Amino acid sequence: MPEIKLQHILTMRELMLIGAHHNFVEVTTTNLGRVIGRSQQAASKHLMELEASGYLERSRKGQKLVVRITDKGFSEIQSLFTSLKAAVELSPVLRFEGKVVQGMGEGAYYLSLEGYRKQFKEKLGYEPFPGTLNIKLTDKVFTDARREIDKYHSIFIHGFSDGKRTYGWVKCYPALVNDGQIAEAAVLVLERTHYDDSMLEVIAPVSIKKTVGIENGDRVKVNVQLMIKTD
Amino acid sequence: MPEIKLQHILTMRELMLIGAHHNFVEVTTTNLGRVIGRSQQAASKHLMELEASGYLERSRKGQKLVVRITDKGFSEIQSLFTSLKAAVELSPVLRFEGKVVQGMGEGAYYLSLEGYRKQFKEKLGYEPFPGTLNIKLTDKVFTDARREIDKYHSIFIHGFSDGKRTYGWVKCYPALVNDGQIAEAAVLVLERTHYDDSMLEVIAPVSIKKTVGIENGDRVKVNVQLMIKTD
DNA sequence: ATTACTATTTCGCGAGTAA
DNA sequence: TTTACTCGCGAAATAGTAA
Repeated sequence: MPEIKLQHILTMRELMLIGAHHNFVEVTTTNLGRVIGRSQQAASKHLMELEASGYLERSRKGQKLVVRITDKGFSEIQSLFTSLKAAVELSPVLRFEGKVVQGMGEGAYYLSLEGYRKQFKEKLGYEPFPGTLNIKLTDKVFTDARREIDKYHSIFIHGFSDGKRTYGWVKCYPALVNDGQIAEAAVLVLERTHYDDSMLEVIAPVSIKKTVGIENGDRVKVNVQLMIKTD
Repeated sequence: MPEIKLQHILTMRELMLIGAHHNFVEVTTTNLGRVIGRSQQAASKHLMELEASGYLERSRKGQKLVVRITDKGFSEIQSLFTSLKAAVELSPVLRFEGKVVQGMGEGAYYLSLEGYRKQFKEKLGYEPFPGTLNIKLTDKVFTDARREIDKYHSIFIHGFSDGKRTYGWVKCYPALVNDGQIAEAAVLVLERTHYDDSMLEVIAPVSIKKTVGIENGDRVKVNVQLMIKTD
């Protein structure tokens, strides 16, 4: 979530477009105001506020100003950009709704194996909380959707062997829990699953039950972000 | 420039993440308020305002709401996304400043040739206004930068022959004029140029002189958006 | 010309609450 | 439970202007 104030986005964008990230550039508040569609005074205030937040450096050069965007400021814009990217590129979505049920404890065991952990960290960007959320799908429309999921692109976790036995592959589908309460989660499809099409297994970097505040028996929503083929 | 109000972009983002672009989805304003970090009332107002602007469709389903983002709404977010993409990905920038001078009228003639026009339309996304802006670079720092431009990636317009004679290639470098006053322009580098390193030739879909309000002799700024190699 | 102060207005948000 | 109204506060914008 961006900490940057929304009204500063256009200002930051224009500054970046004229190269203010890597160098100091000369600006006038009158011109900046015009390109962001605000007054000269608003542009002036934006620059002062952005400086106060540590998003840019600003100093006088004669009567004009020179400014440079800091790395902190740049990464704010970048993170907003990334989240919009997800919104425009990761639709459509498969929607599920069901009841939280007790898992068999197997999920936690598997996820803790180094052979999986390393790949999760590398491919999902986080290490899953040890423990999966098991959801019993309650409605036909959801179990139907559950059978669709295989058709779409997934993040593939390879199986491996520890010498004694082999462990199957895992497909991960990035998902949201309860419309954004947890924005970084994944539905898992296991090669060797003990579950049926009415079950959904979900991981996240945090404990989903604690974060969302749910118990076994409660209803929960999961939106799977189906990835569009990138050409 | 997005017409959408900045305070609505988080709302639109969350709706898109739960699949509201292609389907109607059920939302409650309480939950939406939580995920956008605002109150239930604010979420409710956002949805009403977005509907009034034609960015989403909204109707009651019992006590709850179902909403769907319109194509108009989607393209608003997409265009904001695109402009941020330019800001985060197209840096660094080469900056020029110089004096508008009278061209020889050759530019307009060349650009009007079908062999060029078709390619401009296809590769730049617009047909150039018939007439180039010629800028005399005044400072050593700018003529030095002018010699750098060849090193960077450009949009390449192929030369062609009309049977009587051949016409050389043209390299286009997307640029801004006067810090965003014209956001869609391009610096041209011609295979057979009559100009030297102190000259810059710029095109845009509109008349630059009229749009910016400048005459021969006035000073003008051009920011060339150097494209980073995409891997 | 410029920035940025003060005053004023407009706008967005949350609280309280009706339906 | 829900949505969405009114009201009041504070944030953010513009206008006017000093320096």
